[in-house]
Amino acid sequence: MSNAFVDKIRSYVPLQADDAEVLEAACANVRAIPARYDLIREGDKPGPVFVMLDGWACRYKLLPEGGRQIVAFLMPGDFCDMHVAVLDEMDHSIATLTPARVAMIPREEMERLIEARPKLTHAFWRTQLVDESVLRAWIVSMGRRSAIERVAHLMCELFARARNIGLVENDRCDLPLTQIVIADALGLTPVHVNRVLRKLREAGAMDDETGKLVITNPAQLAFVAGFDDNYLHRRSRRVA
Amino acid sequence: MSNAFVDKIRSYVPLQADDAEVLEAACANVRAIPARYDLIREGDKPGPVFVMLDGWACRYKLLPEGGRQIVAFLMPGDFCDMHVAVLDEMDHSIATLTPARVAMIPREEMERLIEARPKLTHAFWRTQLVDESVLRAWIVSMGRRSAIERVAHLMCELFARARNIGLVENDRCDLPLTQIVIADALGLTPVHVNRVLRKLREAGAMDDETGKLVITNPAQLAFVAGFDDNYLHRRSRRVA
DNA sequence: CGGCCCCTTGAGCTGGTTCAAGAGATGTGG
DNA sequence: CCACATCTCTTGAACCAGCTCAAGGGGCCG
Repeated sequence: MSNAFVDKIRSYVPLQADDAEVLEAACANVRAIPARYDLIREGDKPGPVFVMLDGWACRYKLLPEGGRQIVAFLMPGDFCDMHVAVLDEMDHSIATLTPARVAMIPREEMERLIEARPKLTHAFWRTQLVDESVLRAWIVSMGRRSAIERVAHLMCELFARARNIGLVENDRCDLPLTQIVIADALGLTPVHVNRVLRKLREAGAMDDETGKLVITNPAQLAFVAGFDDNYLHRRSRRVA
Repeated sequence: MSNAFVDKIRSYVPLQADDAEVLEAACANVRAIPARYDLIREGDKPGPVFVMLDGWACRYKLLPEGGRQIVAFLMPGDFCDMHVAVLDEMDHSIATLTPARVAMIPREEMERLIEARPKLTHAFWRTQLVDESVLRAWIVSMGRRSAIERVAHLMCELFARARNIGLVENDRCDLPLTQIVIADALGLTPVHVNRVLRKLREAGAMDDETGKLVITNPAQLAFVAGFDDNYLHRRSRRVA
């Protein structure tokens, strides 16, 4: 069975066989996690590093008044928390959105990898920088785009990322997101997300089966969103 | 003369004398830059790495329709663009807000540092992670906070960061920001920023001399914003 | 001195929110 | 296997935070 994490790292930096093996070995300890389960909570101290192997999750912060702001979506291959390995404590929480398989890499092993494998370290750093780039793009969306543009832009981002990891077939992509989750990610109300999605559905860009969203026309979404994928930094992607 | 960058790195990781010297030496090439000058533009290919030694700058992105979204403020000690050293091209631009002194570290020298000085690399990585943390906090602001809370929260962040680098005296802090810059950072209009600042002024939290903003009551700002500084990760800060 | 920013304030408008209510789904326990 | 609770989706109607448009004033620089 292929390892989404190893595949992702490999797409960032060409790996020698032994690097790949070491990385694979580090992912030996896999846990199955149910949906809507907190992997880490804000304030937690360093523990093992988590890596998504399967399923979706999100980073989020809770506000004192009870609101939730999602600040990132995690897909197979994504790191959960280099942060906590390097910083003092988590400044946000991470929860699964779907049932998930998560590799738990002991902190010491991660440190050993970083110490001994400069190629890997470099790749980790790059993933970090790309994550940061995505955060900047979110800020642009929230600051300067209308609700429909924001939704469309998020869909474009998720579509592009899903495609990179082989989750797109025939230009169609299923997203395991509720309207509430989208609202929490974009700073909108669920009610308004509902109205916006209706528009996108009427425009033929998306479809909507129970429990999941389906992107049916990514080109049109990109048009609505004014989407430019340069920030995902996939141009120099290794081709197999 | 002290070097803001070395001081910052030192506050993240205790440096041996030789690490500090090497870092200092890397900053030998300093350029004076006028205000409102683009240090790097979106799409630029890797060049030297810039470090702010003095003055303020901001990262920003332009939208097709002409709008601008500022996605970060840079103060003395901050890296400008590890990004471009590690990724393929810049996904945003950086411009000075004030006249600035900027150290230009040749890319090869930076790579040598990273190669040869694990302590420094670790510190660089940490600064990266803190930057990311700040981006997440911005997303929370833009998604879930009212205009006045957003302004107050930004002021709190800048105040805390300014204090960390010794720019605060008597609980007062000058910020070289126009209302237009604040609007571009928070996704508001300049008109509305003006009204919000009036409120904060009337509440005694800020003052407002021509050409600069002055924070006069950080505690009250923190109260308005619901500010919690944990995301700046300064708890474990080295003392002296 | 003239031009260009930036700041300020007013008045009306609107995109998105809030509140409310109902209809499917899904899950759960008896 | 049904009854009930819970959650998400949907739609309508009223409201409001922040926007747009407009106009005037002050400081700085060439």
